[in-house]
Amino acid sequence: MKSYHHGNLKQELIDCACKLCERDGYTKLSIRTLAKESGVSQTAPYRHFETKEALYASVAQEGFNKLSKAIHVNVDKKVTKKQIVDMAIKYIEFGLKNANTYDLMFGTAVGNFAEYPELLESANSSYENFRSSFSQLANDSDEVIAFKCITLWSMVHGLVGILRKAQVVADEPMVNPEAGPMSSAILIAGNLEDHLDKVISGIVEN
Amino acid sequence: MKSYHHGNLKQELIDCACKLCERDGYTKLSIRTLAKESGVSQTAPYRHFETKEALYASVAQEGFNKLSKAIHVNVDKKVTKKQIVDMAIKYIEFGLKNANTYDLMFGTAVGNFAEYPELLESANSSYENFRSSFSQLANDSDEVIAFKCITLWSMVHGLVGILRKAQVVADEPMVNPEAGPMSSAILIAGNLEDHLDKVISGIVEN
DNA sequence: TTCTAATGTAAGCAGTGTAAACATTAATGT
DNA sequence: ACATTAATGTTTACACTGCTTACATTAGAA
Repeated sequence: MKSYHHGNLKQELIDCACKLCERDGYTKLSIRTLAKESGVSQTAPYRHFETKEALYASVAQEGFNKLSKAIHVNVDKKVTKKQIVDMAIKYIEFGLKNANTYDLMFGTAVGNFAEYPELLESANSSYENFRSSFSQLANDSDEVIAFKCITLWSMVHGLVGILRKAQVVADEPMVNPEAGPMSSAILIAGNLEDHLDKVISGIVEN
Repeated sequence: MKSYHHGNLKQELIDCACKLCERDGYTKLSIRTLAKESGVSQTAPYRHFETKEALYASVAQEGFNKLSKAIHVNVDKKVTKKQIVDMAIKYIEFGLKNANTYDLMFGTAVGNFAEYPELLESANSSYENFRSSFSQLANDSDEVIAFKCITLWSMVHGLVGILRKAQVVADEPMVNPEAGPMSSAILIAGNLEDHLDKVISGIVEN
């Protein structure tokens, strides 16, 4: 005997949306199927999310929270370069393994984070983790750190995008680099650690 | 007196789609309005594009062609570092000014370029332009060049994404860097040339 | 000139986001 | 304890979408 009120609908919708978005891509998600999945009428979700974009914002927010966990490093002891390299690897792995969620976090499906304060908070918090860890590597001014930090972040963020495209472009991902010039990016995928070590060295000592 | 056959529908659809995609974002584009815009029945476009994705592919292809033109450098004389910096700036400007088209080119709206050979051709050609220009800067092996090239491309590609997010996150884009840590990216937007000069130096001399 | 393939139209299906009006129930103030 | 209100759910419906099927017109090859 189920009651008229669900009791925990909002969270269940978010959880379900996270799963479906990651599995099928966010464009495939419909509010109606989401409602059906939770055993609720097709307009019930609108009591918790004004628009579909607001739902996306919640999924994106979860994404940033997971990203923060994935790239977290212990900052009690002095941070080493290897730790930063690891962090970069973890970031890239997150972007590749959670590609559809990553789209929601960094794409245009959610237009303006400022309209979703909790999302903005989570996003900024992810970056702040990144920045504060990185800042312990070198004794630079805040401004120089911001510079280096954006450089590195841009690179790993860009790599996620390029690697994904390369994998899609190549007929035999990770196997046939002759599929086209674009897919030469996958060459470095096998040497990710070396690649990042070089690049990060270049950024830090500069 | 207009004839039953349009005569040049395919190209007109592409042109119109390019405009509308860039103006409103590709998600807002509907085949029906596109058809209406061209004064043709709502199913006519399906004679030229099997699916909406195929139409997106054509828009993306145009995007890559425009990108190639935007970042083109004269390779008759020896290529200088300044030219590569310029190229990077042009790339980033293209990504920021044609943000919606850029989404189509590097996002997931077109799933697999291999299904659209002309798009694949244009995309690879863009990258090949980039690579062959860059390769004239240093005397490296093909493999090292591929490495450096992907590094740089990842960075400019990543910067486009980060700068866009930063601008959206910040309340007063380009003015108020205190809007949140994430928006510190906009700090470098004003110093783009310096920034890129440093980074490219770091990549080339390594 | 005839035939065929290319290109257009009309009608309609199944699915979408979301608005409006109404139903049920949990929470609250007296 | 009870009445009222706010939160949360349902029903119905609108305007719109991508795309399919069946049919109409016409340009170009035989």
